[in-house]
Amino acid sequence: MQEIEPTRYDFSSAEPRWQAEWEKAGCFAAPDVPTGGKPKYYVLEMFPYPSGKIHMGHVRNYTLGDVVARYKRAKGFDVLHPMGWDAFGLPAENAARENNASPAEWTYANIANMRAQLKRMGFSLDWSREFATCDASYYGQQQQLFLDFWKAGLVERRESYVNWDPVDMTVLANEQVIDGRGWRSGAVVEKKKLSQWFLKITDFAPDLLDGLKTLERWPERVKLMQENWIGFSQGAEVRFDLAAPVGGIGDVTVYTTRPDTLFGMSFLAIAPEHPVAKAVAEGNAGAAAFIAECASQGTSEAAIEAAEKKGFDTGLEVINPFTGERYPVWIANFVLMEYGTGAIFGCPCGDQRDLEFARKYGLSVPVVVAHADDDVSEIGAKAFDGEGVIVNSGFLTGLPTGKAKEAAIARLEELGVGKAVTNWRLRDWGISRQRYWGCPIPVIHCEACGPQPVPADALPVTLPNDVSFDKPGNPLDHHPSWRHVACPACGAAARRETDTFDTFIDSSWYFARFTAPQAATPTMAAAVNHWLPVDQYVGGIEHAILHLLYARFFTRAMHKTGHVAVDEPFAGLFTQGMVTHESYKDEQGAWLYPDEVSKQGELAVHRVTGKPVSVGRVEKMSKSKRNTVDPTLIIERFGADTARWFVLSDNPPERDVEWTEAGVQGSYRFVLRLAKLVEQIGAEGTPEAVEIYGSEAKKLRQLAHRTIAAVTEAMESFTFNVAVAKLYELANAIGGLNGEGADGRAARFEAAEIIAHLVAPMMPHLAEHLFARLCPGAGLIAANPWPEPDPALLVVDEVTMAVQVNGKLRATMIVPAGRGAEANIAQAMEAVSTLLAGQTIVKQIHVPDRIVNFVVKPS
RNA sequence: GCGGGUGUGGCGGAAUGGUAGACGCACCGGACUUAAAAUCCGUUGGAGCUUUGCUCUGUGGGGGUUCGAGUCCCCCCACCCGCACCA
Repeated sequence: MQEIEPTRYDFSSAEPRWQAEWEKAGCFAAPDVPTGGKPKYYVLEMFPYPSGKIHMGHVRNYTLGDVVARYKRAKGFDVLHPMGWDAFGLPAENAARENNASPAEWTYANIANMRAQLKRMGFSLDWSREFATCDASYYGQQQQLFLDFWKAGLVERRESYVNWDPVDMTVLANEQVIDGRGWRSGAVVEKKKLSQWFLKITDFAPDLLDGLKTLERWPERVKLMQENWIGFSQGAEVRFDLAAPVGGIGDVTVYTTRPDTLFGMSFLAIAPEHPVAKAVAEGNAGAAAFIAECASQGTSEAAIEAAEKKGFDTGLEVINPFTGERYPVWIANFVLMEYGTGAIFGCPCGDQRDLEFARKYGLSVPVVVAHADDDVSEIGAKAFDGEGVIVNSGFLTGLPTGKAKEAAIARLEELGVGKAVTNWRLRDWGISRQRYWGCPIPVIHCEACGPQPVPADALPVTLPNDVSFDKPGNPLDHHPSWRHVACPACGAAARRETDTFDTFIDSSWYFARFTAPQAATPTMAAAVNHWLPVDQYVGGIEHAILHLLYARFFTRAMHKTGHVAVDEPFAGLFTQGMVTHESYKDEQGAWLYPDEVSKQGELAVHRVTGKPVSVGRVEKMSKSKRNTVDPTLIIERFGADTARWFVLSDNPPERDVEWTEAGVQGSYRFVLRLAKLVEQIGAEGTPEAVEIYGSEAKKLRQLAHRTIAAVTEAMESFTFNVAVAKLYELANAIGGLNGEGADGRAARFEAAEIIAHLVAPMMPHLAEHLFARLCPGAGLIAANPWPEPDPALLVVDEVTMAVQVNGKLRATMIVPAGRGAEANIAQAMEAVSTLLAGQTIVKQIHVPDRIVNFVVKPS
């Protein structure tokens, strides 16, 4: 007969049981407007894109947030912890094209699947607030926000460049441009100008920069990245007259941060899209060809900057207002039309990029800046862009660079050819997307009246479901009836805007909507102003700039239009590292999921076809590269608590982690070991009160209370891996104490109860199981307060001190804590007496409770 | 290219300028078992030696500050993230 282990913890029945108990007790539901008077705490993780399955990145992200939410709840806060879906985006359209699926059906099916998986993880979420950004009840309110922004002057329509695939007749995302070609058609991508909607984020540039200073609980590096992105710079605009006008243009204005180096000019360079470049191209086939070549570079800044620096000499010349000399005008592929004025003056001695350009095309390299101490008269392979003294520069010669800037600007203004200018790298936010699966832009174009807002009573403008992806381009353009509508102003036949919003808009205000997801307006004042800002936001570092900056901007715009009362949406931010994994491609170069791949030693083959698979590098898990791992298998085999414990224990949360299955077994062993340990202790019954503890029992009590302090500290500082280590130590110590006396039993019981509380944020199901065994009738641990350490038990009475000679460890000694220098030095001297023999002590260093160091030399 | 980060045993990592390697994984040894699994106990950075222990060495590389550096400063290398239409 098979023997059954009676004490083995069965997660597969326990976890759903406790999830049901929490739901029954309503532990995690928060009201829109709480009245209990408790302090509020809003915990939010970046909501997921419903790709269909949760992956380890989600498990990590939501476990981190859940630890905070459960901990804060135990610390007596009203916690808001919602969940929803960032549900618009390209993958649904791709799925529609590939599998002939409806984007809406595909998306909602994915959501249903992922919701079940998240619920199985036991997160303390308030599911009553759930929404998807593709719900008309959400994006309709978003359309309302857009119209309010428009009224407030934050919306503009203007032209900008996109990646155009001339074969598929469609706009491509940067990630769809591979080596300058369309991912599907393989056609060379062109830059094309389209009329698009923009949000005027630059109106808030100074405020977005200043606001960073108030974000004390944001990582410094994220603030620094945002600061650089906003890119405040002070410089000058300088007008250069053309020696001969071209196409009716008589001058070119450049933006420069280095007006002090104007005497070091070697050439003037303009962007390929610059009006002068276009004028030149009219009568110059070479110029036209060069501009066309640049147009195939793609629109991304990375592509432009990483491309080989190339130029085309237009044959035009400009006159430098300071030197009176003539300089050649080049069209250069690294000059950006979007930044500054789309034209620069090249000063090779002070700018590395200019220097490389000058060397490549044999242009002059005048030296105008010298290091403070020595005067360098020749420039080698490196430009000098630091502070120095201006040389060979007429009236600026001899001035330090800072003063020279001021003097140069003053002279430019005097001559009427330039002025000081503040410039921002930040550009306005282009929000038009020529795509179907997004929020329709609520605008009607009328030939007579121009673009008109959709009237409030006609909102939401909903996406039609009966669309076809047979033809290339945006299905909204091909829909037989959707776009035909009467002009709200004059009633004439007009057409709907068929572009949809950038999906970054969807994620720019969802945190506000969560506070009152049913409200008939975008936000409800009492709720949104109670809960915002989010106290702890948790998400990937890959969102450090765009998503977080857009959300900060949106909050300001919503403040301006009366929808919220704050400017900063996220008071605290934690950026977790990414989960990485090997990536796989088949012979055709298509990405494969890890579970499609079978590895036999070094060789990898396709599980079904048996064809060879190339193993790529370890990189960020992403749906586009399909190198994701399905955590449901882990949950089935080991349970949610094991999965949660593992993602917390293996790595500091801010660091990247490579997912491997090794170690999960270890976490599972700990779950079983803890359950067994507490089972034994519970079986001993509630211990009697004890007055005097023996030294072993006292040591365990001290460790247990030190562990409370250490785990509490780890909770506050997001070092959950350290908390895990401390809990292992405590569990080992409880198991190690085999004292049979009443004091031993009492200490063990107390420590077991403490450990149940301390693991609760991380392994909530097991914690309930342990707590119910130890303290039946005390309710759910999810509804119990966090333990407080007894200060008397935190006092340390003995310490181990290091004894060093000349900084090298030679001995250790156990001494009473807090003992003075004299006694410690005397004992240390004794401990290393043989090493001190024949030496003269030059210096003694005593650090209380830590170290004694003798600095010696031979006598 | 520009901006931001990371680098410590076989692996993940710990360490207010003060005993580097806590804790976990893996490995090895032992106990239990007819056997295996599970469980429990113990060892483990490297090199060397006269091996109950001792010495040297060691935190990506090279310099520096300090009585003392994984930690602070300078230079370099490798890898990762972002770069505005992936989310």
